[in-house]
Amino acid sequence: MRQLPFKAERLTASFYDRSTATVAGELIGKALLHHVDGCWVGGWIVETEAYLDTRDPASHSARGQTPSNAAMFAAPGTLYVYPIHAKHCLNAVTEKAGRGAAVLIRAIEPVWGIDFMQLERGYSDLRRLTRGPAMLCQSLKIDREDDKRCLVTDPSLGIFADPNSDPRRVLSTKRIGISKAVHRNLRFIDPDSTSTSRPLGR
DNA sequence: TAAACGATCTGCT
DNA sequence: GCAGATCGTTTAT
Repeated sequence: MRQLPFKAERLTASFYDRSTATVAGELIGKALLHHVDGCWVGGWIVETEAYLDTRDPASHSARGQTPSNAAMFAAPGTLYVYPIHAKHCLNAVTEKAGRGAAVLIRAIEPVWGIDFMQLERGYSDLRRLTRGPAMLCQSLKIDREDDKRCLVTDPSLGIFADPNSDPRRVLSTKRIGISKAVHRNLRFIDPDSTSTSRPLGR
């Protein structure tokens, strides 16, 4: 384990092995960190979405396991990175292996390695770094090569809790950008953050 | 092998 | 705020 930028406790497999909506809500305020090119890059998670098992029509697992979504069916705490619209989005697998459930991380507040993110993204404006799932992936330099990495044991990648940080408010809204099962409130945001992709959804 | 479809982003207005 | 770009994956011929 590399030296972290602050005193932190890594989330363990038992954190991810719970109801996906619960995990999605509790990920708000946790730190997503990736060690690249000799430094930690990441920030506080402020927006997530729950994608449930194969019965959730909006989930990539809805049509069963395929070569490209296999990571979704792996152990809880596995990283699932999928390509979309010529970009990438990242998820943390939840529940028991084989369920096909995961939490999409949609936005973080950029905190560590901001200059690295600015280089990767080609923008200096903090608001254009991590305010959306594909932007966030590019800032953290995570792509399809990182699919199936383990957030629980990988020394260079993980999600961490800061025991000294103040708890955040969490609001749930409808999920964004999907056409099926749109009515369900499975998107979770920190309403006090300015780094969410769309403050109140829609 | 062709065609359609996204859990999106950017640039321009 | 909106139209257009973009490309891997899936589904249909």
